[in-house]
Amino acid sequence: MERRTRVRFAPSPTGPLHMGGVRTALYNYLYAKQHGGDFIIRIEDTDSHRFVPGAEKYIIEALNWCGIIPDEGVDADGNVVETPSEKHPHAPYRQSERRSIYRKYAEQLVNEGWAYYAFDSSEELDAKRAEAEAVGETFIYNHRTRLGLRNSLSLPADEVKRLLEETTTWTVRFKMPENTVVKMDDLIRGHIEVNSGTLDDKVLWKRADELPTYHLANIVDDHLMEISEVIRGEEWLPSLPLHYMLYKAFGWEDTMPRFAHLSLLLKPDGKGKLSKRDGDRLGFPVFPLRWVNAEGEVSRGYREDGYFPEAFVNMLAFLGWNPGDDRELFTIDELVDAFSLERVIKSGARFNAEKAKWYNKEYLRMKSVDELTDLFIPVLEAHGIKGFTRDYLTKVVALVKERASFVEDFWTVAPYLFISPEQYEKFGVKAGGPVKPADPNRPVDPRAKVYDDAATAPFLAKDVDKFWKEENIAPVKEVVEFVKGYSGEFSVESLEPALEEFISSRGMAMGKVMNCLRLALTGASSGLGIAAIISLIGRDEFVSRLGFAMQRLA
RNA sequence: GGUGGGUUCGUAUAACGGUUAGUACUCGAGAUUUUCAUUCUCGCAAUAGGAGUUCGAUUCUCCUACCCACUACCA
Repeated sequence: MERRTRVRFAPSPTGPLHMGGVRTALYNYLYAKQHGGDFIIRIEDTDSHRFVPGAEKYIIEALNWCGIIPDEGVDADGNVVETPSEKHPHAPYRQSERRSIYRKYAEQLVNEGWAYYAFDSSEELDAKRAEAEAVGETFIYNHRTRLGLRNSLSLPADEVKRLLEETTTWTVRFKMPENTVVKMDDLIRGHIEVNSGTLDDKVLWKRADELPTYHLANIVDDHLMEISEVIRGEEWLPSLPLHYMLYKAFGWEDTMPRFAHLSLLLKPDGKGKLSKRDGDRLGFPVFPLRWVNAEGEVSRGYREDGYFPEAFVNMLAFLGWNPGDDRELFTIDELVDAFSLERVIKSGARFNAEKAKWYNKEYLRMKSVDELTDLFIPVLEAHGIKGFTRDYLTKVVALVKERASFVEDFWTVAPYLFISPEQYEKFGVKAGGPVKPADPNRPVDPRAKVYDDAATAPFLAKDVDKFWKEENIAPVKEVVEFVKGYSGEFSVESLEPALEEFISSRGMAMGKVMNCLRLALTGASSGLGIAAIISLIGRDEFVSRLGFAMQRLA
């Protein structure tokens, strides 16, 4: 009898969700959807000390942005469900709200001899660890040491009874067997065996805050929520024997979920796993969304950096998985069909920012000019540009689309389609004596923003001298007159051949004239085709810019 | 230190035990273009090391090295 596929993503709200966490959630989601099952979100907030306000909301918003929508655990408004209903039968989905259910399971284990009460204080245990460390050893709370510690195994029954009643700092610990070979199977890593003798007696429940630790809460909830597969990070592999033992202790072996442990995301360079610091150091986000911590420290996000969620998800899916052929572009729905745990890579995947950028470029190219125009408008407004018609913006987008990886690039690539170049001298005009100051009476495109401060002007010409040469000025003037009097349509199709014909018929050098013209027109030494620029900015602006350039650069 | 996991070009990865070890990103060269970008073509570049099993090993086994995780009343 096949049981229904039910998987969960169980984050701890201790901060923003790392992109590795998003990948874990994604693989869970893909697996669930492929098997026609349920994807559940459960909040594991059993550590009250590490709780970070806003983290839970961030996690859900991030997954939502990625298109990873839970079936259960979070409602349509993005709130973690607190009361059971037909759609959310296992509510609440926040472990802090489930605290009342765990104690009896912990006590069941004690009663059946699988666990015991421990009365050692944190200070006592810290002292033990320090003591052991001093002689080059590691203190482990296990079969070797537990009889020498203060617990219900070592203390007389009446003393145990007294401590249980009179103190509130005791815990329940799992009594890890001294010598049992735990045989485990991992969907990605295959068969693994560990001897329980090397493991320690993990705390399962804490009297102090009446909350379980991860291990107990996790096993109990996975059981109660009828989880069929547990897909989680590699950092949990060492706890798998404990979890197997717990299922055995509870007598839930027949419904125990199958496990799959995902490898970690590694730094692009150097050693170790990907951390927030790497992003800061190497200049890329490690979080899906921007995050500002309590100290006001900002971490950038893929969303705010201009990545499309489809690109981010596609890139993430391929960090540790591939379909087995050469295809690399998959929508999330296509991933659902193609995904398989069998093809998940065992080794850690090094994150590559260049590839992430490439993915975004590919997705940008797949989008329609219309859609991109919608996205471009707020970007332009952020740069103080408005008042252009949609028709104009659409033409710009169509023209610069091939040169962009991000919507932001539409602006960066050709700001001169929206503003007039002003400050050539900033870029090293030396020849021809002192540069004349800007003409305050110069007519400018009323739609355009004028940059008075050269430092903020977005033009980047580096080779002004190279193109703006005496011998090129005269031909340029001729071209200006030609355009002034051009009677054909102001379109690339019409202007381009006309310009070419005019220039070659006069025996001028195409390259020299065009580059010189571009400099005057855009303030930049490279960029879009001249005919395209003229057709967009129009005759008046063209004439105005050339006149200004002649005055400033002559 | 202990336990577990891992190791193919710089990166992500492909390869029933049999291939000139493939693909993508990056990088380099050339072509195209009025410049830049795009596009196209070509190129650089890898099985960690050592044993063993086998006619034959990237693939299976063992050893070594290196990397990672865990070793909390954190998840």
